Amino acid sequence: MSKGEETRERILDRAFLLAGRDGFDGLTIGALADELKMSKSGLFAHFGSKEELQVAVLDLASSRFTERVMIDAFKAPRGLPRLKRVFENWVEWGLDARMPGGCIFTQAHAELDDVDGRPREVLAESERVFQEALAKTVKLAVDEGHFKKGTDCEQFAFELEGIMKAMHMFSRLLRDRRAADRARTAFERLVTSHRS
Amino acid sequence: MSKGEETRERILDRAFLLAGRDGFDGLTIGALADELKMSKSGLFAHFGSKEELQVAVLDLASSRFTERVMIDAFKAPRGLPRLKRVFENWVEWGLDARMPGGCIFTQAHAELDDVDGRPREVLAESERVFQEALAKTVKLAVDEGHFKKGTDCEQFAFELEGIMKAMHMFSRLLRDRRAADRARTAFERLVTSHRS
DNA sequence: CAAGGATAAGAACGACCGTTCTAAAAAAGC
DNA sequence: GCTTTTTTAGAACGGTCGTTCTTATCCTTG
Repeated sequence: MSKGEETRERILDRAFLLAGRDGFDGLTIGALADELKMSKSGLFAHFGSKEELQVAVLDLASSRFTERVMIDAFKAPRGLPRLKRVFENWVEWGLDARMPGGCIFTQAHAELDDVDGRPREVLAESERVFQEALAKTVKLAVDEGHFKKGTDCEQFAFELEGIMKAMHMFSRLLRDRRAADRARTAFERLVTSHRS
Repeated sequence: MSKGEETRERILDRAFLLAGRDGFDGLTIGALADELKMSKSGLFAHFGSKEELQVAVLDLASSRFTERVMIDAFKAPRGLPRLKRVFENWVEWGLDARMPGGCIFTQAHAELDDVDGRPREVLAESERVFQEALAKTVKLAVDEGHFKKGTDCEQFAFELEGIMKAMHMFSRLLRDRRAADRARTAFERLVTSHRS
């Protein structure tokens, strides 16, 4: 790995944290450069524009999320066990103390949903892919006979998304430590009502 | 109403829209003044600080939400009918085309949850009050015999919050027109699973 | 209608924004 | 080890930010 790529990764690693806490607009080149003890222009040269930096952070976030939540869940047998694993990984991701702003996607969703441009497109696409993967995971649970036939898998994924968003709000805004338990309870109810 | 109060309301009315679309940080005094054809300083004088302006917008948002979603629902008989009315009002609020950024609270929740200060406190407090009101509405449905005894009303409110947040994301980020139906389906399932 | 207070405008402030340009330093390839 | 390319720094740009201060205008009240 060249020196440039190495630096770029170091920048993105920090940018990932800053964006989660301060938002993608609040993520400023100057502040980021200060934290990394670099010059603004030196840092800037790695991306060419702020929008490019935002996209790079989104890509990093996607790959980390996919790795830690989805890929890991493939270790569990398909069907309900894998779905449960996805859910638990997701909860862990959302509460991960190493991410000072909580789930970076929750931040991004609210911030970028009205702003046309590449960051919005990239985010929306990754969310679509994720929703499909979620629905497919549910579908496997149907195929394995864990869930009722006729289960609306996309609807299931929609509701999962809601549970996580609620958890995030309770945990971050209200600082309610029962947030994770609430999420688990909701998940259990969701699973139970689709069991065959 | 004095001239000053009148102007203040005109400012807040516009600020409410801008904050929902561009965020509470993206809501800038200059842009707001331009839209209203006022000078920055003239507008600024009404609030004294940007933080104060943000708080005023949050207060306005709370009172509008309370009026349109909660107060209106009191026209329906207590119990399940009222809960349904709350839900439908909430959906309508979340999709209201007059608010160009969608639900202003969804924006605020993500943006302010990590920023210490009065806006955060005001927002969190109003959210707590709202959650209590929601839980109480559910409680009445239990008392009326519509829901099972032992229903966890706060848990119910938590899940409602999640449904709305998911709807917001599907509607705004993914531009999925089935978002409202997905939310209604989720609500029906939630209601059904607690029916006595 | 006049006086006095409320309301608005205008110019200026230091700070920071993203971005550009030029040069120096560091790394890579031969 | 020298040359070429990649990587970084530094200064400067026009622009916008929230905020302050002074001045003018409008509204209200007597």
